[in-house]
Amino acid sequence: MRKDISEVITEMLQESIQKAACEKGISLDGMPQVEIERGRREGQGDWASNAAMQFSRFFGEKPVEVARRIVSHLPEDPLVERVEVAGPGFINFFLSRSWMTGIIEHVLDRGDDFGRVNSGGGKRVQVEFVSANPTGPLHVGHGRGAAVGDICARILSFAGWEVEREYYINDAGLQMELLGRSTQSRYFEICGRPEIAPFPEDGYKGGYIYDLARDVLDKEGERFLEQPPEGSLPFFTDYAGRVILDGIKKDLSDFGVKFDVWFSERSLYDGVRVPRMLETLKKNGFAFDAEGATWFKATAFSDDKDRVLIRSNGAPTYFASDIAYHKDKFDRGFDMVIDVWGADHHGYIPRMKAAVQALGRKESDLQVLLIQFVNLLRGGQQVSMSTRSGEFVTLREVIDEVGVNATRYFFAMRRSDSHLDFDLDLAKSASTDNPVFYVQYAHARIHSIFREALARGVKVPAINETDLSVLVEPEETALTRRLSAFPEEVEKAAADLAPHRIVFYAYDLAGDFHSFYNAHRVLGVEPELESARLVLAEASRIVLANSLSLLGISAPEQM
RNA sequence: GCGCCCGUAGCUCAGUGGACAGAGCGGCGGACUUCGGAUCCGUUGGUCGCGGGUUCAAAUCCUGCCGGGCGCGCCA
Repeated sequence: MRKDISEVITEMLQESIQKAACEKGISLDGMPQVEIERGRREGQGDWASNAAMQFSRFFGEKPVEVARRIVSHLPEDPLVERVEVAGPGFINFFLSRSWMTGIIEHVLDRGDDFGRVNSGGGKRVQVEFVSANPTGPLHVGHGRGAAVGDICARILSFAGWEVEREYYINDAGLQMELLGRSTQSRYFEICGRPEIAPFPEDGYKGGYIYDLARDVLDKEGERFLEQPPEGSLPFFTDYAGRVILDGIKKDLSDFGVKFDVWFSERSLYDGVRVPRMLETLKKNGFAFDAEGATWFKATAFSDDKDRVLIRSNGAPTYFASDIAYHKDKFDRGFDMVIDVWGADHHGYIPRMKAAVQALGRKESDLQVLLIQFVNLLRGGQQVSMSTRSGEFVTLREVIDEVGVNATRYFFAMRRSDSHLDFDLDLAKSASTDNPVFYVQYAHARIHSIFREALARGVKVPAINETDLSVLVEPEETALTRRLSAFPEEVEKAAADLAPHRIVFYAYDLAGDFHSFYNAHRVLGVEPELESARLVLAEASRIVLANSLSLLGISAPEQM
């Protein structure tokens, strides 16, 4: 493949800066890296560099003068039409038409793979997300984590990482016992003997607990009435956990989210993993005994206090099992591990990062992505939710109401660390305001053009039979530029773990296409132009489809 | 009390070192009787919470306030 245009320009700049420095007898030691960015608006070129401003200090000249000096040393290049110095000293590069048309050829050539980059370099990354306790159905907050985690995984994969998705099942501990007791209590209640097992304080009050209890009664009859409740508790806990987890798996699968590994917390308490983890920490000098407990020396890193690993009663803390879990992740050979957490867990980050370092890994080998709360709106009013009372809107309800595509889009449309207003009415409306339809419509519209073309006996021509240089209108140029930016967007979205970037990109691309479509006709113009526009439409279709695919949203041929 | 996040147009939000701060919605005014008007075009609208500092350049970095959210357990 030919060299990327941004590299070409960067190298041109580096060389001419060197020559300019040489001319003035200046050493380039300690000078900043040359960087370029896209021109932000009309008249600022396709690419722009701020090098002259950065180097002005070293040259002892005003930025504008340095810019002129650098430009005077720039070599000619067929891809660059002209270079301008503008504003406070920007060097703006205007690319030639041959580059613009080259991009369209490139898109058609790579098809489904256009936008695929290799910033991951084949390294292995694990994305662990959702990981909700199997004590109740997934609610909308989990849904946002599911969408963001899944889309991140898709983006990373497209960016050259080898990705594995994992769900950590918190199936040990008090919460599960509470689930069992709640179900058991409802069972006895239905049997008319509530006094045998009173409903636990802080038990799970949702209606689904009654459903579980009724299922048990249907399948097992009243046989549990004859034994002490402590004896049947494991059955209830096990049964409820299993059924709920199956429901969670079904919800996620229907939401388009597939996991490679379902990792059970219980498997960590095999009598080996936690002690081994402690050994490692002690060997590295980060675990010590005090006050009858075993502690982790978190303050050796950036945490503000040391943390208990083994309580004075001998039981490991949740944190201890979590360290063992992360050790296990790294032992499995991942180069990077991403945890997707609810934003209310942010206080947990310093100790987990500390633990990762104590295990001998770099702090950056663990990335934590925080997901802020979702605020559901219906009729402009906030839908009130409370987990305690069991009144919460489930992911299933939202999917059923607004559909998978709109749900995914809305969950991913904001930075994940900012609060999200999810307008249910807007999400399901087939209206002009709904951004999901806006993007999908652009894709369907292109297919519609192709259908009409076929009816007229016209086909999308082969790229090598098409002269793309007839595409000179501003809307055509803007659209082509947008297409060319897709690989960079993928790279940035992967680097920042920022799905919303792809959402914005897809929306902007759809907008560029709609503008083009309204300003110019594709069919029925002179044959040469018609061919070129059909090719441009096909390139747009490909990139829209690739963007939507990263979001896990369908790209319909008609709506 | 300490720590983290947030504060950008009437509303919902992009933009985290660059050129006159952007988009959608809302408001106002328009669009080819041929490819899908679920579209497009124009216009309205901002002391980027406030004050200091660093820089050639600050919404962006540092610092002090103000306002909102969250977290500070031998819970999970």
